[in-house]
Amino acid sequence: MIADKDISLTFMKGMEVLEAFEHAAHPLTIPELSRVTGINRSVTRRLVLTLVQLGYLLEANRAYTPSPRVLRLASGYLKERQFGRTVQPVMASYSKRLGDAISLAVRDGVDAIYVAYSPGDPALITSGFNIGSRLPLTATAIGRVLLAFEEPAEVDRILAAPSAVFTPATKTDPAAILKDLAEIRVRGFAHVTGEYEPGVASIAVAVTGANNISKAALGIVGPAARFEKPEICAGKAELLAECADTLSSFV
Amino acid sequence: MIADKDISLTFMKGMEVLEAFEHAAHPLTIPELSRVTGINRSVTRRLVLTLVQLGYLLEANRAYTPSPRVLRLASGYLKERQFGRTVQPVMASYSKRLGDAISLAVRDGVDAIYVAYSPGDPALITSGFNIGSRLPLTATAIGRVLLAFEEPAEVDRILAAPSAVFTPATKTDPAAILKDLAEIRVRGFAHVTGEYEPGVASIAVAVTGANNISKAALGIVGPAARFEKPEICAGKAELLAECADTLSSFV
DNA sequence: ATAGATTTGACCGATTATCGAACATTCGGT
DNA sequence: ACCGAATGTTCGATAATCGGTCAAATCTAT
Repeated sequence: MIADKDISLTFMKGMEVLEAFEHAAHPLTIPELSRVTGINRSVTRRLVLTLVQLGYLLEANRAYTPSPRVLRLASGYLKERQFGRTVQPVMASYSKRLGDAISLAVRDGVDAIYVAYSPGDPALITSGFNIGSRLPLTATAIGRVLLAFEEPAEVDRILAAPSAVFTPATKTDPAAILKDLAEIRVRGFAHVTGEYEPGVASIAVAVTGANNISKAALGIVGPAARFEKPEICAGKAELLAECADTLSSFV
Repeated sequence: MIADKDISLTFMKGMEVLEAFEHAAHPLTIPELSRVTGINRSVTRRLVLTLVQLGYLLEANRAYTPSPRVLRLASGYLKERQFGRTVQPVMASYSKRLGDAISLAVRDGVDAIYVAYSPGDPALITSGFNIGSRLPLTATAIGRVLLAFEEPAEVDRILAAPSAVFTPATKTDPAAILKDLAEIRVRGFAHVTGEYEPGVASIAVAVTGANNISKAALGIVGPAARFEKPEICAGKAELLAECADTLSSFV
């Protein structure tokens, strides 16, 4: 654990302000930010003006929006792992073969977070998620795969927290989820239907490292009807697994 | 201008530390970060530990790497503009028709910064850039389009700064670049060959707003040989322009 | 259109978190 | 095993931050 003495409070508050824009669907004013973050209005103002000065926020009519500069911060992560050069081409190749858009996600706390995306057939409707989007670990195929190959102690800790309910189909009983995770380990892929959005199904496989801990997960999403036949699912899962295998040396 | 009084120095330094990872190709230690940023070692340590505590950095063997959490910061920008739902599908459709990977970039200071990417034919080699990657405005087609439809005063300011040289073909004379920008405005697209990487050519068009100021640029990159014939370039530019037109209502 | 109420912006002295020099520890080479 | 260099940690002086308070702007109701 890191000692309180070694934490910069001002910096922490500043990051809280910047984080507040993650879920904002419209420009935020200083008072709004102050309310959302719980930080004193004057302090929020200082931090917001600092972000404007640094170029991370743009001001328009007393409201603030993130500028494209925030993407720079993401590029450090993406560049170090050479996503552009190594991961994207592999995903593009398999998304073409599958016809479905493929997403790559890793675990970030109690969420799955999208780190790469490769569109499939343009005619199909797309999920609307982008890089950095977060999904609940428990109610999606991609999240459940990440859990299935996570350390058991960590899984217990995550399942101990009350999980959110998104649809009538959402599984919340830890025992039921653990059973599903065991099945996923045996079968090699996860198939979740309508637990996050009604009528939407997803299939996902793990991108495992040397130690059998999943480093990432690879998944496809679509209308439940597309993934009804078991042989279709198995076929897609097989291709995904092949893709995951190729990626395992990079991610 | 924002008064010095309204800037939080600690927060600014913290962001400097986080930014330092943008160009890092490997995990950085605290002393390294201190040297790169010019911030006192003890202070750097506090800021780094704060970032670890917040989950933005991961520690391994006294060196620090960005965690996927940094992508959250990017998602605020991408989500507000509905990239996942609106921009990606359009780009995917046109990248399929073109066969080339399409990149969408906006201006961020003196750089063009990638905000979206849609892979083309998987058989072709890919550029290796990802979301958040930066390119010089002057030496690439996508950058020059952004300049061509930028306010003249702003262009002069940007060209006044000495521009970097990347290859023997890199144009540096402001007058020559201004002439090229005028041509781009007439022709409707930019075509730059080998000024950033030898043997690599790029074609780009503007995604313009109501006021004829370019909000973004759309471009394709490939081996110079692919874009030699003028009729090929014109054809690709025409499709790109159609794509840009569709995007103009979103971006 | 006006007045009152409410929200938002800005200032500035007290307080406290921050800074960085100095000290402790670890690492790497011989 | 020793020494020198590089890195990690501590702690009091100091300067930056905090947030209460006041001013300005905006909104609402009559």
